[in-house]
Amino acid sequence: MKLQADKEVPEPPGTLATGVYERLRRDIFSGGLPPGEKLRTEYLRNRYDVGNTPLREALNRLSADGLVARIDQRGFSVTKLSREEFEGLLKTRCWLEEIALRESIKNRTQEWEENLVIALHRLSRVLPMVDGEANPDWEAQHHRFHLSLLANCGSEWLLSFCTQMLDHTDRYRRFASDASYGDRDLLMEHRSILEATVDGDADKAVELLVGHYRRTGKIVLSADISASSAK
Amino acid sequence: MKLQADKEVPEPPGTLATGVYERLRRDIFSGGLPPGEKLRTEYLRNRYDVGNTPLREALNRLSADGLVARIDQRGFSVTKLSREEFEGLLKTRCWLEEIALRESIKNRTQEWEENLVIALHRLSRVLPMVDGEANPDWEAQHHRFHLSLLANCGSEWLLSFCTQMLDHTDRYRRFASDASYGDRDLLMEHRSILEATVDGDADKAVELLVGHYRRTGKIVLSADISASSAK
DNA sequence: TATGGCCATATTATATAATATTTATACGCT
DNA sequence: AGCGTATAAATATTATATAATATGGCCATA
Repeated sequence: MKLQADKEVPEPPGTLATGVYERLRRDIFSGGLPPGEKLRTEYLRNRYDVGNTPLREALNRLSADGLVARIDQRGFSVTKLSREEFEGLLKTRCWLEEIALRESIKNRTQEWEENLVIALHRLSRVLPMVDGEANPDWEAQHHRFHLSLLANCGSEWLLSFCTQMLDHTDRYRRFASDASYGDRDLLMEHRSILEATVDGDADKAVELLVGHYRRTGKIVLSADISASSAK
Repeated sequence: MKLQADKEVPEPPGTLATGVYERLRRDIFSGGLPPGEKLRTEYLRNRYDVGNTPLREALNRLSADGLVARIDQRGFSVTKLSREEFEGLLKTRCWLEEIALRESIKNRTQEWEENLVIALHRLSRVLPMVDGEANPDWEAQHHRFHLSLLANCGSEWLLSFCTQMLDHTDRYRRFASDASYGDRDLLMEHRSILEATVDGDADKAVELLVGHYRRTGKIVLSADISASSAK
C-alpha cells in the first residue's frame, strides 16, 4: 500500500539542464524573476552557475510551458501577466475541468475516492498563509487536491492540459495574493466539492468547482495584476 | 482585404535552432525519422549539419510538443505510436473540439464564416493522394480547414490544445494512410460540416464533426500502427 | 529648437569546436 | 545468470566567432 507521504527529498535532478529548469521555474513562480523580466543568458549563467547548453535547454523547456517568451534573435523573457489572459485562462479551465471532473466521477473507483479523501486531509493540515506569506506547503497540497479530482478522467491528454492551466492559475494567484483570503472558508469549499464528488453528484460537484474557481478569479482580478508586470 | 493565398515562401528561419526544429519536425511527420527511432545527437549533428547548441534546443522544443521523448541521461527518441495512445487522443479531441466548435458558432461572425468557405474551397482544389502518396498540400489545407472551424472559439488556450492534438492525429493518419480513403467522399463530409456550421446548427455540426473523426479513427486503428513503431 | 532619419558602435543572442566528465550500455568472463 | 570492465554516448564547460539588435550621437530638415 502506498499511503506514506511522498518524502520531500528534493532528489538531485538527473541533469544540470533539468536542475536549472526547476530552479528557474521556482523563481518565476515565486516572483524572484518577475513577469516581463528580460532573461539575459549571461546573467543567468552567473546566477545559476551553469554553462550555455543546460541554460538554453532549460529556457526552451520553459517557453514550451508558457512561462517564458522566446523571440528569435531577441532572446528570452518571463511571460507577462494580464487581465485578458487570465480571463481566457479561467474560462477555458472551467470548460475543461468540467469534462475532467464528470469523467472522473463517471469512472469512479474506491481507490480514487480514497486518494481524494487523503488529499483533502493533507490540505486541511496546512495553512494557506503563514506570517502574511503564501505557504508553499499549502500551495503544493492545494495543487494536488485539484489534480486528484481530475485524475480519474481517463485521459492523459486532458489531464496534462488541466495541469498546465492549473500551473498558470497558481502563478496568477501567487501574484495577486495580497488580496485577502480572509473571509473565505477555503477548506469548507474544498470539502463540499469532495462530498458532492464521492456522492457521485456530478452536476453539483461541477457547480461547486466552477463556483470555487470563479470566486478565486474575482479576487485575482480585483488585484492589480499589471502592477506585478514590471516592464 | 486579406484574401490572397499565403505565399508558400519557406522564409528562412530566424535562427538555426528554429530551422533544425522545423526540419526535424517535418522528418518525424514524414517518417524519415520513424517512431521509436533513437536520436543520437552526433548523428543528428551530421545529418543536419549544425552544432550542439541549436540541435539540443530543437530537441527540447520537440519534446515539449510530444513528438520526441526525452529521458535524462538517456537522450532523445521519436515518440512511438500506439493504439491506446491514439484512442485516448481521439476521445479527448472529440471532447475539446465539441466545445471549441460550439463556442465558435456561438460567436460567429461574417468574417469567420467567409474564412471557412475559403478554407473549404482551397481544400477542394487539392487531392488527398497523388500517385498513391499522401499529398502534403492536401494535408496542409485539411489541417487549416479544421483549425478554421475552431478558430472563433475565443480561447487561445483551447485553440492551442486542439492544434496540438490535430498535429498528433495528423501524424497517426500519415502512418496509417495505406488504409484506403477510397470509399469515402471526404470533400462531402467537410462540406456538410461547414454547412451545418454556417447554418448555426451547433448540434448537427458537432455530430458531423465527431462522426468524421470517428470514421477516420476507425481507419487509423484498422491499420497496424505498431508496425510503424520500429523498436 | 525640435524632429526624424541614419550610421557607427556596443551589446547580446546565437553558434561552433574542442574537450572534459559522467552515465549508460555492451561485452566477455566466471 | 551475475559481475566488472570497456566502450559509447549524453551532458556539460570553455573559449571564441558570427550575426542580429539596440543605443546614442550626428546631421539635415522643418
